[in-house]
Amino acid sequence: MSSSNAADDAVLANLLADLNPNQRLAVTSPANGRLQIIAGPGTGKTKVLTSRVAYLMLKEKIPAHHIIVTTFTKKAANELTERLETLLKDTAIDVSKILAGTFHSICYRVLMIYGKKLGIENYNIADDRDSDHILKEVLSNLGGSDVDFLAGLPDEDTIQFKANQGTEKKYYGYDTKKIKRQISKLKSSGIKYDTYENMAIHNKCLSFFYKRYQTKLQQSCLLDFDDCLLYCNVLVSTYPVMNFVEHVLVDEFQDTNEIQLQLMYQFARGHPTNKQMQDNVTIVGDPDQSIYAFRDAQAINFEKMSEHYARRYPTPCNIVSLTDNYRSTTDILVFSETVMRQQQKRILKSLKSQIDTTFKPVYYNLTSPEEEAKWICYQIEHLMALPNSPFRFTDMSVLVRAAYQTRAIENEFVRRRIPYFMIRGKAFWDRKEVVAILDYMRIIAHDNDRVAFLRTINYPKRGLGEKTIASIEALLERETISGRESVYKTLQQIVDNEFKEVKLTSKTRQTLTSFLKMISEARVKLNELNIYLKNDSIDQDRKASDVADLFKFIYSRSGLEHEFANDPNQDLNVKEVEKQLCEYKYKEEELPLFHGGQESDVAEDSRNYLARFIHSVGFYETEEEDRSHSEENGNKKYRGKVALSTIHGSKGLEWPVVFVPGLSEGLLPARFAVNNGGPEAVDEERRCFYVATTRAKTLLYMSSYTSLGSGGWNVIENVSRFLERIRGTEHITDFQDAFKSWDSLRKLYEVVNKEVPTKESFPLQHFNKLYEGRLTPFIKGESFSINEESFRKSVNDNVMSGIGFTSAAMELNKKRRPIGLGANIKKQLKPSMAPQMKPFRPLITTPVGQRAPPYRPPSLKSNRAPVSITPAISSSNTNRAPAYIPDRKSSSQRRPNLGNRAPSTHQK
DNA sequence: TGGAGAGGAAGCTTT
DNA sequence: TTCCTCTCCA
Repeated sequence: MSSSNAADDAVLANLLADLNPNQRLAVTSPANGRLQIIAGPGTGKTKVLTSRVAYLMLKEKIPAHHIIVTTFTKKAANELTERLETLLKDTAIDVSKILAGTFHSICYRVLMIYGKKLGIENYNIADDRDSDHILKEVLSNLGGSDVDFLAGLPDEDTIQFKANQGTEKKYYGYDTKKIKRQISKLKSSGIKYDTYENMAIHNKCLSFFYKRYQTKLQQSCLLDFDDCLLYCNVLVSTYPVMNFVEHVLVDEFQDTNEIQLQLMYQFARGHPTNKQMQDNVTIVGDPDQSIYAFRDAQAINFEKMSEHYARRYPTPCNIVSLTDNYRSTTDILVFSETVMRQQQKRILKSLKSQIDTTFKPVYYNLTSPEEEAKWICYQIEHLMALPNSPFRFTDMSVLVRAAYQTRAIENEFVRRRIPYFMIRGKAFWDRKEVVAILDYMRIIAHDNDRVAFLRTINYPKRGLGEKTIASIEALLERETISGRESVYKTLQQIVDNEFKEVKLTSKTRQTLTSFLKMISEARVKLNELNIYLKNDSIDQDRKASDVADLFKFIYSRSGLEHEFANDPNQDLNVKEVEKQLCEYKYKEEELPLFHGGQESDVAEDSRNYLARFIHSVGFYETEEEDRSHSEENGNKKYRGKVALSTIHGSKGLEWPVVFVPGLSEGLLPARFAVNNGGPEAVDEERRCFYVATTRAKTLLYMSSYTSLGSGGWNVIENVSRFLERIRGTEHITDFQDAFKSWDSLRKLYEVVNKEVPTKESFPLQHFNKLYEGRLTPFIKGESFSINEESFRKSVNDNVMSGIGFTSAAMELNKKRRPIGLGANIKKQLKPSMAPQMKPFRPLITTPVGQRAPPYRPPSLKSNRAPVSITPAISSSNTNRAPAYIPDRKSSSQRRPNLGNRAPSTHQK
């Protein structure tokens, strides 16, 4: 046996020893076969998946580059490879060769290399804004006969695509979102427009728009997100370009849609002759956590997969269920399962908690989102007030159904200075300033990015009028169809007066000339960067400086620097893009040559530095603030931040303490699901709830509110149906049981591995009395404080002396600035708020008899919601962490105000 | 061309 | 309530 084999065996043995019997069964299932791993929450899914991949390489000797692993997000793919790298560091396996990524990124890679077989060459990705733009163009440019055609269609064909009201004038009353949704649905089912057109039953209106939209995308050399999957599927089912693949693993299988299922089959088809290397698939998922039906995910794929392979093989899919839960306590699991059992037609699950101690979930009903937010703060502050800090802020999260629900909570967190951050990585790449600089990078990287050209041509404002822009737009569309002429060149011709349709004033001509000059000069710089794509040995510092030079040129000459100069946050965010660009390392995105393939089949990657960078962020490489290291850096004072997230965003994560507010009819289940969705939509809402509650490890807090809303708005009448049969049962409690006795408190400390305080040092009974007694007055607006000082007032001084009493307030006061409120929080607050915020007082309470300082939710231009997503946490104390402050648009889209009003600024 | 003001709609999850 | 869109006017 060679030494490398011995090392492999040792690694494998270690790895298997670390698994429970069911996990081991799954991991060691034969490579040649079909395996479904049903992994409930907290059952070690990621561990099993990584171990499985390692097993396939170590034991079954499948080369890394013959394995595909699809994950739900890019982040998950990165985590997987990182874990594997650690796991396999002592072996000769090159983990980076594994084809790991989202379906979208893998498909785009395949199309880039083999797309020319379908005539797809040098295509770019159309992000949502691009595809919106294209569809709007389609609707704006309808000819007379088109309008007549549409007008002649029966109502039943058009009604579902019409805007509700009001927008009659625009787009002939059509709602582009509704059209896009349905087109996306067709694409997700693998239906191309020409197929749809010829289907016996089809909607003529949809068919019309689908064809127009697709034609336009093609003419613009663009693929939307769905196209990446759709055309890749066409490609791989027509040409055997992926026949080198020996095993396909799919994570989060419950969230795959039809086209992804088809892609899985195609990828797994495998070797042309060797049967051992065909149809080898491992999927991991949990039907109970399927919460992406709106993206056409279908949990039925589990059954479809079984049936598909049953037709081809005598032996059925091997199914292994993981039932040992290492995350949550029994009460949390029992509660979650009880909720899920309300769903008809579901395979019962019995997860077994591996944790001995358990505390009942806490539930409370309130009368407004603001009260609910206060209730959450109240609970957090009591947890933080326990001696010896069993919990840190970073151990807690608040999970909401809809992003806008975070508003009331954020407001209260700001007021009570509870540090928090939002989990929503995508937001950064959505910010106005980030999008703007990326658009400039796009027009420099590509000659032909019409949509980006149109967005940059008058942003920042250069004094071009609406009519001028419209005439340029029309001309560009005509001249650049199917890449006949480049956008850049056409613009040049417009400036040179070669088209009668566009008349420019001398001032406009001058403006456009310098716009084009900026592009051509930037391109000269860009070309010089291309040497850095191939040659690794080049001086990294020089590379960074050259890249930064190009970036600065673009930022300054585009006028964006001037545009964002007044807002330090915007400027900081742009600088973050610069940092990312400078640090960007090009990773070869090659695929192994397929059996029977020639080198000439493979397209060479001719993209320039900027283009590659832009594609790398195209599928949203999300950088999320790292919560795990908050106690490191030798600084125990910093206790991180409470995580605020949508339930969807929390998937795969866990916290010792989880809050799930908004358990009301209309919120969870969401109103749209109840009104238009039918029982299946409600089931999906219930699964959302399930995902949320099963994020909790030790303590679970849930709340609801019923409220008459304001002005008839957003009336919430009832507590969520999901709680109907659970309220008032022994499954839940209204106050935290862990505080009730010394015995339970001791268990709480033990479960989080902290030293139990002595009875003498902590007046538990008193604490408990205050905890129960002060809640109502606090929620109704009375002052409240929980700290050493207030305790002293009410109990014997001796008791309190010398103990490690802590509190949220004290914790915060150790730092002289608000943590996590966004670096520029003070700027965001109205002037009237500033004096309240500046001096850090020992109490995080409002003075008795006075209402909390008026915090008005930010309305952008000047003020922002303190969403702090800070990838660059300041490690030095000299600089503030650059805060990504989202722009108005993304924030407002995500957080419309629906009854979650800011606390009133007026006294009643 | 672009800012101010009026009027009306509104809600969700994301590659 | 908030925000977007449209219209009007400087």
